[in-house]
Amino acid sequence: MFDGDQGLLYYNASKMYLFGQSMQLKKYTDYGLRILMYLASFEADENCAEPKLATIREICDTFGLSANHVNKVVHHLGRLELIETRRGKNGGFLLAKKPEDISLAFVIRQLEGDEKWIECENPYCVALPACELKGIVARGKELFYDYLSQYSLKSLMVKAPQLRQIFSTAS
Amino acid sequence: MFDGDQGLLYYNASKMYLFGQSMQLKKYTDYGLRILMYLASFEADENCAEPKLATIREICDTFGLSANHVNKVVHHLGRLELIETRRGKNGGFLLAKKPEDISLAFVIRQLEGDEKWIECENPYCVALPACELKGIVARGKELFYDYLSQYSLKSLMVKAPQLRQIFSTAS
DNA sequence: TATAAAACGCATTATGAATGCATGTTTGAT
DNA sequence: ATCAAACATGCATTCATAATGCGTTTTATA
Ligand code: SF4
Ligand code: SF4
Repeated sequence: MFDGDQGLLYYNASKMYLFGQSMQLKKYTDYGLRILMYLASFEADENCAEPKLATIREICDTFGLSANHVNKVVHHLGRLELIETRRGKNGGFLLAKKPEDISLAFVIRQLEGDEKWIECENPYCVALPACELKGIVARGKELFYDYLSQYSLKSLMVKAPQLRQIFSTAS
Repeated sequence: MFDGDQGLLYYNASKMYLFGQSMQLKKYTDYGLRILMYLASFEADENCAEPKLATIREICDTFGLSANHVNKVVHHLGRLELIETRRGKNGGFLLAKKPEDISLAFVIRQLEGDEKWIECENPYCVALPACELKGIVARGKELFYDYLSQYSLKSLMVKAPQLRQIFSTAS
């Protein structure tokens, strides 16, 4: 009998055909958000006359990530003008905007990419001319982003001190 | 300069590092919906004293899909008790419920799998204890499904005659 | 000038969806 | 009884792409 469990296609007691991860944000996107949170948490610090620059190495040490992947995300964030990057010795990067001006919807849409959540044309689906589904899903996607647009990087800073402590103690 | 285009990480004129497909529903899920639409479109037909059974071969011919993948989806739909499958000669499958009783939210959630849209624990993210993001994304996901729950398979049948014609003429 | 940092490009790996294939099982028709 | 047509099952393989790794180049500063 079907037990309603998720992620389980075949029920055959011993041998279970396990299912994938459903739709999910890319790590790439989450890494970008972590970087922004990292920067914001320290900026929210007391009197920062000199906002210390963060470096890729720092991020990687803190979160245990691959330097190269982070490298790309940082570069991307820089091109989006969400952070300012500085090359050369003592370089690094810092927020280019105030946290309240960095919309989560924008960040996620940009880092994740903005493709349709359902692909109808490659390969071509014969139902396309009379299909209501694609429109429904597309509107659902937009609702998701509309919801996200209520939040900003500042919304992620409600526990800024705790975050700052975690970040500074994590190896 | 950053041109705001999607899917384009490196702008370097000639050599562009192209980006993936963002978050997307699996083909598996869409195939399931196509199958349901196929069944519903013919059920919506005139006086069907005998609701003709559809077969996997039929679906594959119509949509140009792999028999094996469809096989699995049909099986899954059967276990979800959305369709009734009949083995043996002259077998096939048909809707087990009325289209208006088949919620798109349910179908998509089940076929797609119901994992979190953001993975925080594997590997473990140090920010987790103080992170607001995961909750925001989780609520966004639920909003998406809440929205989908407004619709049923019947909602996809507003152009049933056109669908039926497409399906019966598509090789 | 040496060094530390990001920028850039490309190669490789890891993961999982998508697909292929072979066999088993059920059921109606002959 | 037998056959053939359909779904059920299990596993192997392919393919796409995210994720990662590595090396070089550029920039800035001490
Ligand atoms: S069924 Fe509708 S949504 Fe799915 S691929 Fe075909 S046209 Fe697109
Ligand atoms: S940053 Fe927040 S959402 Fe992203 S992985 Fe860490 S805990 Fe989860």
